[in-house]
Amino acid sequence: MAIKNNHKPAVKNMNDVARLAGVSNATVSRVMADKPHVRPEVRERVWKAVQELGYRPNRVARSLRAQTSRIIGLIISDIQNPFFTSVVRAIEDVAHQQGFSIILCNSDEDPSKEQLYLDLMHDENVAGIILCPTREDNANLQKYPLDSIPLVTLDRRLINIDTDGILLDNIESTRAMVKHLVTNGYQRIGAVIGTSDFTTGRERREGYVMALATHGIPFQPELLIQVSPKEAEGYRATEQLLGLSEPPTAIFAGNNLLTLGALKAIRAHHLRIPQDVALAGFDEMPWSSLVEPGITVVEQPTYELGRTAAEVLLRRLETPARPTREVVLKGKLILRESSRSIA
Amino acid sequence: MAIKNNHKPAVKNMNDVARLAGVSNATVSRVMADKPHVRPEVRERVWKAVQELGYRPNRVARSLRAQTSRIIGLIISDIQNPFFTSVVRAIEDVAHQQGFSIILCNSDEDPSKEQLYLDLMHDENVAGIILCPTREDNANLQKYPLDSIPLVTLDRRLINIDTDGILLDNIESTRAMVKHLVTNGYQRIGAVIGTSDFTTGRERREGYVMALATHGIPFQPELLIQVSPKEAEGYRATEQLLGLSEPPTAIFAGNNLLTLGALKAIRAHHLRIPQDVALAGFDEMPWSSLVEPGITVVEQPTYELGRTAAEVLLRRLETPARPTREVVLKGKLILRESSRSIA
DNA sequence: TTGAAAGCGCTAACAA
DNA sequence: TTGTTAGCGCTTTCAA
Repeated sequence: MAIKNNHKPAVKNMNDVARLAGVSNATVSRVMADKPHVRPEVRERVWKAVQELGYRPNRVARSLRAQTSRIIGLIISDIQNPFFTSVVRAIEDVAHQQGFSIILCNSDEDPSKEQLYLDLMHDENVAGIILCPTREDNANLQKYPLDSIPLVTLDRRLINIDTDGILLDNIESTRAMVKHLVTNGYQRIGAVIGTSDFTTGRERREGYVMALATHGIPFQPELLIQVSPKEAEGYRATEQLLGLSEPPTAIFAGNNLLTLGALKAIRAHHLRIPQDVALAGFDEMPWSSLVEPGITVVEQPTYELGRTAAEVLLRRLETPARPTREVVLKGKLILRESSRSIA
Repeated sequence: MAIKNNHKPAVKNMNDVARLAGVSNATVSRVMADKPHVRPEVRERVWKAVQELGYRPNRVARSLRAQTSRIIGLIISDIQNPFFTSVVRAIEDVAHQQGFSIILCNSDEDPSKEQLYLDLMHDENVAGIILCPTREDNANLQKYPLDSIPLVTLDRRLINIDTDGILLDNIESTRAMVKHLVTNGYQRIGAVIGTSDFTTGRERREGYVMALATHGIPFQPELLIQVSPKEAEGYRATEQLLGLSEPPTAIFAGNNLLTLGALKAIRAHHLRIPQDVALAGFDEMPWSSLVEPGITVVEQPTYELGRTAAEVLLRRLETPARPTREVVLKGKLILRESSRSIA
């Protein structure tokens, strides 16, 4: 059953409130913004009028006048990647708590799409931006003076620009994971990692290389494959490793999609984990513990990453002049059957 | 190395363009909006000025003046639920293509949060709203005349309000799944389904009951448990089913989280799937095919659902008067080992 | 303590 | 075909 209402919706504005309260709109504005210099009794009269009319300030008008909104722009690679899912959730939670909303954009790792979205953020007058950059060296960003729109980077670093950033301790996490594999008796360790275009890929590579060095294992170039962080690429790269004349006895996969691809490739080759080849991945996923055997992973504190990004951004909005800072969060090893010792 | 820029950012406005092109701002507006009544040569002059200054229209001013924006409000239960993840992605894709952006909100199934977000949408002057309602009978929505903000519901229906809606064919999908179980020799079929407060729960219940009737299997109240659609509840309900003096030989779980809970509960009881108890779930998940045995599920066309919702909304924005309509998409059975015949 | 009025950047009605 | 101008609803300066 339809409810139709063809009257113009009686949305009230500040003048309506002013009229009802018998004051000027300036006074209403002062009251709503909780500014001083209003007699308590007038203040009360205004609030009563607000209640009575069900007045809600128009955020668009406010934004036009104030040259800033209560909207945070969020540009990530892809909301379908579970890594971002809880990052986004965290950001929305924190933002909402402070009266901010988020505009969500998927860049798909495409710099031109990122560019478009950055322009959009500018056009929409957002209060700030949380960005997972497609490139470290981002010319797009030079266009906008940072003083006009605060920016916080997430997961990846940006060079040549001084911004707040939230990162995972990729080097240390990867080192710890590789060390774990070595400790469990694996010496010939393959790695499928994202390309070095990104902070994450480069750092995880670095962690891998450092760990080998620490344990006196010579670095073998054919055991390290860097690809675009997608499932299909992880699959392909793993096949390549398994096809080596002397294949690795363990494989480290550098993100959730790569881990999934690696798992599928190993299964397709009917190899047993960890007897034929051990597997260690990045990112805890719902399925990490469900598959047989359970997969050992570096768990990223995804919710924390998002929460921190939002908090840092909001703090900057309060205090624009504070020094920028980089927050580095620690990953956590979750050890499961896929990497157990078979000695 | 920091780049500092303390000059006021030289953001250009329409007057700057007008001045440079030697016309009035009205003409600039006409050109930008691609309106008629501008001499081609003037049009070109204006575009050149726009290019030269790098002018970008201010969306906030436009929104204030036009009383509508290019923003779509999206209110879902929780972006962390994989069901919504691809729904949201689809909506953003379609919206972006048409020059719209999305504001993302998580209601957490909480009507008061939903209410807050609806108010926000109103305050932000959104062009339209895509909503997965927390309640069928939604008093919140009566507040806003639908003529002012077009609304499209997703996944769940809204009663007493005549809106566009995108739904899955829950009854038919569930019927087909239960029929499949019966065909494979299962007679004592338990069901863990969402509560009947939601369209989805009620319809899936209905499909379950109808399927039993069709096959002449008497309905046993103790075999049907309706709970809040969360993993923990799915776990609990499954335990309850398994603890019956005469437990079911197959279990149907009515959404992705319930399926996950059911799987974990069955495993915790060290029962074999499908020999001890078969399992059929709802929603295709990354892990459905990875676990052993693979889980039979009803796959929802989640991306399609989102895409359709966005398309229907955008079409309504173009043609506000068009009759409302309900689009019902079909689910698809994906048959795996978890429900194979053990006869 | 309060109000009048300017103006954020844009669109559109009306005038020329 | 083009320009002038009045707002959209709000904040804020300045004056009273």
